[in-house]
Amino acid sequence: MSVLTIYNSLTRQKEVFEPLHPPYVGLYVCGPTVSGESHLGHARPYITFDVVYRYLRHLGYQVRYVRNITDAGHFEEEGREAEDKIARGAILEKLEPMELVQKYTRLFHWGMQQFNCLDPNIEPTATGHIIEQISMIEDILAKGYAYVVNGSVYFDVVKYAAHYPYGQLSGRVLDELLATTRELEGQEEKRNKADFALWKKAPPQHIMRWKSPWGEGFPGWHIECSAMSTKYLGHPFDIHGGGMDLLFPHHECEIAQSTIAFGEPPVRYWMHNNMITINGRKMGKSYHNVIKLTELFSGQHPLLEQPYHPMVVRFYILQTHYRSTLDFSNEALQAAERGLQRLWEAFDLLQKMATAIPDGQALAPEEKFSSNSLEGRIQQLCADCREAMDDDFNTARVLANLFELVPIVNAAGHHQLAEQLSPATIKLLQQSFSLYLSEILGLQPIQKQDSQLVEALLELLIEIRREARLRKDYATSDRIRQQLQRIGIQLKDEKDGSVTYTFQ
RNA sequence: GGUCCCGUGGCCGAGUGGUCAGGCAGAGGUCUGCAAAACCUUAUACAGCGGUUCGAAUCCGCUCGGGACCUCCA
Repeated sequence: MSVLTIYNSLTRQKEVFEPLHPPYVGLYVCGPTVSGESHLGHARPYITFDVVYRYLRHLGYQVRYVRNITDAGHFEEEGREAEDKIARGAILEKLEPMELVQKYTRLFHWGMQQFNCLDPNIEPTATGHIIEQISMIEDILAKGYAYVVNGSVYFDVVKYAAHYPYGQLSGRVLDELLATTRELEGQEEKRNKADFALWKKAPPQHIMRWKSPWGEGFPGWHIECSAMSTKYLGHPFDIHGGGMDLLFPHHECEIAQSTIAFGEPPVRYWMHNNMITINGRKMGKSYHNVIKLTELFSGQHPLLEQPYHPMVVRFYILQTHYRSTLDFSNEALQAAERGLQRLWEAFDLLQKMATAIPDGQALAPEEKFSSNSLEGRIQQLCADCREAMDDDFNTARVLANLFELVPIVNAAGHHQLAEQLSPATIKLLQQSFSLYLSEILGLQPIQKQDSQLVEALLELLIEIRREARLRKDYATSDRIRQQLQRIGIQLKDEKDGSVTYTFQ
């Protein structure tokens, strides 16, 4: 039996995963900033960590999955900036911050549902935890690692670095950060460039503001995750995940402020997924290549040749290891679309084969086959799925294994296989597909809902066509098939004389 | 400029020092009234140059190319 190993960004190596308090596991993932519509880039971390969550649960852990919603900060609705400048009265038109946040939170949830991501157990909002953030800041101030300037509070990174290791996670060296020539706005209040804001004083026009011991303002960009993860998962907790772009400064800041506040580093395993790129470039506002989820699913984007089903995107993402960059292209997604269909059709077939097995036979004793026999190979491939998942969630290898099983399944199901598979092996195949494809990787069939009505109508057409074929009236039979093809239904004459269909 | 990562066949992508990745697209075949699907067979590969080794796509060095982070960012 293999054991789960996780690549820890902090130590830059794979480590055996041992939860602090088994069977409980605390999992915190940095959630989206809901100031705009969710995009393709959001798909990667949340699908990645959905699989992490699913797999940990499968291993028997009781996971508390916390994923925040960042709804504090300075928000403007996308595309409205220019408008705002023009009309003074636009303030009336402007969405209430809460309204904006709710709108995009709902859209985000919708997107996650499309991807079949399980809900986190707790989805805390930054605005809902102002008190926790303030008290954590007070704590850091009391310990002497932060200072107040002008109604804002900054974390003293230089002092921190003198007593604690700083920059370990992101490989940063403080002196180099301080030597950076880059000039940024709003830096003048800081004692040092590397310091970061825990609390910011709100300028008069700022619409999101809360009372604090330092005046009206809003929390800094890093404190929410520390305050909320600790509140719900304690300290330290097991796994903290997020995109690689959050390594610095976000997660580095989290480590520093939590270390001061709680006296120890906050997280035991740091996990970071790599970025999605488009034509080799990271997707980002500044590159003007952001594809929103609504655009992705509808195909309404200049870079898209067609709509892509959420499951195709999920599958495509899981076909790459989460720590590799994933380049986006129409060609690759179309290949994924076909591949997923092939995988799913084999799974369907397998379900039918498995239900055809009488109950008693399914419980046949475990047989050991030599590894060079067909059944032995099947056992090996199924077992390797477990190994692959244990090897830092190598979903790509799991899928490759399942693909290798597809021809075997198809051949057996279509009676094209010389030898018969034993009921136990068929059951093993069915269980493996169900477990990995559906339960752990969270994939769902892309086939459109075939309602009973559609099914009945199709049966009728198939019956008419069958009669036509018996009369050798191929004009009629081909016409039925071609017309159905045109509306997206593919008829297939199976070897045994039956007719099956798939939706495209 | 600093830090780090990557470079696998037409495209996408796993991977370990010595044996097949896999998918999509090709090619040939079987089956079929014809299709489709399925099955079988099959070409093309590890950026370049050195080094370590009995042996390297896999380890080391250099070169070239690409990317990420250093700023909100998934």
